[in-house]
Amino acid sequence: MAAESQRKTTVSSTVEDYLKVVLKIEDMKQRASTSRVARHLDVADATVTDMLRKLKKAGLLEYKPYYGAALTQKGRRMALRMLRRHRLLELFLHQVLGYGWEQVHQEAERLEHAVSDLFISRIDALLDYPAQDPHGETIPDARGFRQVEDDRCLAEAETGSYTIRKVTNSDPEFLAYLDKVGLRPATRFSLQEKAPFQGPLKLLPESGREPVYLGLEASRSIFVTPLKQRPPAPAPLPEGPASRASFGRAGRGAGKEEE
Amino acid sequence: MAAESQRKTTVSSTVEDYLKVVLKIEDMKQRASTSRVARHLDVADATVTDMLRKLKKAGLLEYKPYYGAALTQKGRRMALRMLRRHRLLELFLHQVLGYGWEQVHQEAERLEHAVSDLFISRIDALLDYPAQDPHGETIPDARGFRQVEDDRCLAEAETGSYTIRKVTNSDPEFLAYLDKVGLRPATRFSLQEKAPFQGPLKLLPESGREPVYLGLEASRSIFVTPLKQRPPAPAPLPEGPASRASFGRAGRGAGKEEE
DNA sequence: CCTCATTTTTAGATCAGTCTAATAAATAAC
DNA sequence: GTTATTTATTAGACTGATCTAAAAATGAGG
Repeated sequence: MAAESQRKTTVSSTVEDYLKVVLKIEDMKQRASTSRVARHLDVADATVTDMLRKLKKAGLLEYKPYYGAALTQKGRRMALRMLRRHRLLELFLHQVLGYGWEQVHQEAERLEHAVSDLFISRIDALLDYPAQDPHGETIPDARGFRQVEDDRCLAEAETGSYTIRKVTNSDPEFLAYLDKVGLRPATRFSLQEKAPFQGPLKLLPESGREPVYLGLEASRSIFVTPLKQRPPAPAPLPEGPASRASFGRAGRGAGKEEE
Repeated sequence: MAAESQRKTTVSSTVEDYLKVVLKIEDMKQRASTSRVARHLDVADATVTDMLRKLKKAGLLEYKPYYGAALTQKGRRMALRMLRRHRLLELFLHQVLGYGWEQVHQEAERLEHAVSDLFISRIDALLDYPAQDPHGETIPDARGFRQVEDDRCLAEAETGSYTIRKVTNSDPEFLAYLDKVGLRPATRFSLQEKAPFQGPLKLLPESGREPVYLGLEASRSIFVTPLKQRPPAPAPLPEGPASRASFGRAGRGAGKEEE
């Protein structure tokens, strides 16, 4: 009876936020240095130093002074749990309460610390065990597993046809803008030009309207999948950015899993 | 332009809890003494003394040392806002997420501090502007008004026929028991006997089953409306304790309002 | 391998909310 | 109307999360 492996440590919502940030930084293949964590959380470096030592003592991460932190299994499990909660809540707010995709992040940020596991499992069922949140981000499953994606960010893509897979930017202004010009997860578009020297990208959303010009920096938060040939127009989603479906939890096919 | 009257002070969730408790005590026509507040919040008396002085300074309540506290207009407004949030959330959890009525209180207790006004207004609309929560308690409207009820608690009722209006007890065990024996808001029953000397009450729920014996203490948290004559059996609610309906927000008839 | 800029840590303080123990006020008992 | 009991308040301390300013380690350039 592997009892020790799952002692349910309860942590403050502050700690939950630190863990989330370290996970996020690790996901970006960066070193979770004191200052980087501090920037993400908008606190002073000294505060982070203290906290990292505390989290190390709690066995949630490894911490080497003057170097940085890395999640332990236990810390990673907790961070993924928060990620799951956050994303399920975002989708719930969007689908059930009609929030715009630019509104969901802020609310989920508070709710993720407050709701019970029961709440989470109820909305999971209500949403029919969804795999993506309104930004196209993968929702880790209840065990903390998640699909590993090999998406390319728009900044590094060649001209051609793509589908938007996810948008990793929670700035409401930016998201509202994308929404307005018709760029959301599952939208198809063609990348027509990339101006040199950090110049803007020229995109044409499939919905045929005006071309959209996007700064290079902005294009780093948009992840795309190349369209193989001309796809046989598979019924453009009726409405709403959420893009449910594609595959349910059970019986998914390919794709590696992590954690 | 009455600008000053609605400066939006933001308070901690701790302060919100203190205000709620003072309102609750005042609603029970009791004096909000230091120790009474402390008991409700399960903190030390000294803690309450400090906090009451602080809340007085913030203009949220009046406080007379060695006597107690009383909400100001501003404090009352905030307390009623929390009451509304709490009760709307309870109903939402029950109706939308399928929580049992004994489960809703605890979750709402956390959520009420975390959700935004947008969230509240969305669930209000989703639930079609309900007037009662799953325990039969009145939900204050968005302006902080609430119906004043003249209900009688079962402990003080004579034998006869009644409808349960509300149950003012959040102990999950107790609520689960009531549910099991078929006693919920809108249930009709007859009070058959009251044993003397603090003895139990004998009730017969309309659903015809076994008689239920209830301690005097328990009967203090059940509020009832006497049935006038034999009502023409108005279709016993299909299921669920929530008892929506009866009247919507608009076009209600009698009933005094408060605050 | 020394020096300087950058990053990180240490030291010391603050704030909100809480506690316990000791004192003081109010109230009830005689 | 004293005294005893109950109820409140003051005093002093702690915890978690944060800050600023000063000191120390790291690493890049010469």
